[in-house]
Amino acid sequence: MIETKQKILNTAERLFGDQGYAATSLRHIIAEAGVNLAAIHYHYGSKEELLDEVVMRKAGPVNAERLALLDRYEAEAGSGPLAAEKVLEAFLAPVFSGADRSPQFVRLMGRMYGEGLMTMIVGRHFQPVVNRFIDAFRRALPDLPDEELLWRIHFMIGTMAHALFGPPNPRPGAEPASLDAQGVVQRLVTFLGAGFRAPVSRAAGSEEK
Amino acid sequence: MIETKQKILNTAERLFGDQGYAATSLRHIIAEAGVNLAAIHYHYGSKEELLDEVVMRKAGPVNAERLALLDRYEAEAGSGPLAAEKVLEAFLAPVFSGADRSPQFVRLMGRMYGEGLMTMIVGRHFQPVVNRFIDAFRRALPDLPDEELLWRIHFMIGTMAHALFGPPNPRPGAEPASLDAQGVVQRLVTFLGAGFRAPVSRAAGSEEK
DNA sequence: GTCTATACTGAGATAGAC
DNA sequence: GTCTATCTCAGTATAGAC
Repeated sequence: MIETKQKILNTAERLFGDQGYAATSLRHIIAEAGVNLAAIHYHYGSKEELLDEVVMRKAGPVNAERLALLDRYEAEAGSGPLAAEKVLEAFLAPVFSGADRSPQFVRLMGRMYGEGLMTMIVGRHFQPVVNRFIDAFRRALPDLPDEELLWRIHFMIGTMAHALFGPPNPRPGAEPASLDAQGVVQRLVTFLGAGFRAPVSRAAGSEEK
Repeated sequence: MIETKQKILNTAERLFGDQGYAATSLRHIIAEAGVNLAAIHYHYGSKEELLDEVVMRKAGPVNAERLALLDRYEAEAGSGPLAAEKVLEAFLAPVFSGADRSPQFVRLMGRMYGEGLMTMIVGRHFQPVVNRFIDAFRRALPDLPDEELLWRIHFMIGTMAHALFGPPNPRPGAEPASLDAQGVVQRLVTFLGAGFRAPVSRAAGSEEK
């Protein structure tokens, strides 16, 4: 069938989100999808490339909404400066609550981050968007040295990724789901906004800058 | 030999730090250590328990120094309140620069976090220390609601863990090493200190956009 | 108590027939 | 395009030699 490729993708998305990437074997996917093992390699090449497709299909709308929000906020600000908090909100809100308001994306991203696949995913699917936001932060915080700005964006991504994991102090084995998206984004924007606005401390490194 | 157990541990520590946990097969370890495959399971039970031992040996001194620093800062503060930045410093500095000033620990932790093993490791080896620091933060920020405090500690751990990865914007494939420990800790304390001190935003939980 | 040799199960990947 | 069969490598388990 022609839909073999789609059935694989849909089943993989569900199982990756439910059980994680490593815990989901290709043999499990083909059993649920009712296709042959070799079909995965024929259509996608490898397990990792299959994950790539799953992520891309979900990340596309999220990144589109991020850029749309950023454009909207910049338009609303007119010629004036855009608050760092608005840049943060444009970056964070679509991840937690945006796009098709699907908690599956949060679950999947949380899983991927928990399995150490986030670096790969960010590099492949999010880097252009991140670069666009680096510019926005630069304009929002013109007094911040560029090296410090990049570090703080680095910190922000770590915070966001960890927040995808779930609420604080979940008992081991708890499900990393059921986040109150609005509340988390609000907390993140407040916390990170203050961090971004913090004055640079003296002697933040022995190397020249 | 009697040192079989130690040779396994030392070799595992080196290879886990160099290549990561998943990428290091037990057969690779035994080849370099010059021991038999079954010796690992005899002495350690499983690959995961071997990792546990490796982490414990490294984490012990770090956690001890964290608590010692916290005690020292609290003693220096006398009866007065301890600044949140000092609590942060006691928590962060030993991870990046402390203990035996070994960059191997940073590398190993960065690797473990990158592979999604940090949750397990934190739960097993760091939870008591984290609980002690929760109390310290509570005293440093008595006006912060407890739920918000726990979220912010959650954020902090995510930021720290991500910072273990390395500097911002490393090209894919770059080594997550060679951090300027002092500079990173300084940047983290400044950034996170401001975040912890941020006033709680109203309606952090029920609004709709 | 320690260690070795070997076998077992399940994983991802691949070649080639249809 | 699809499927069967097979390959390599992983972690694990066990029987038995010192």
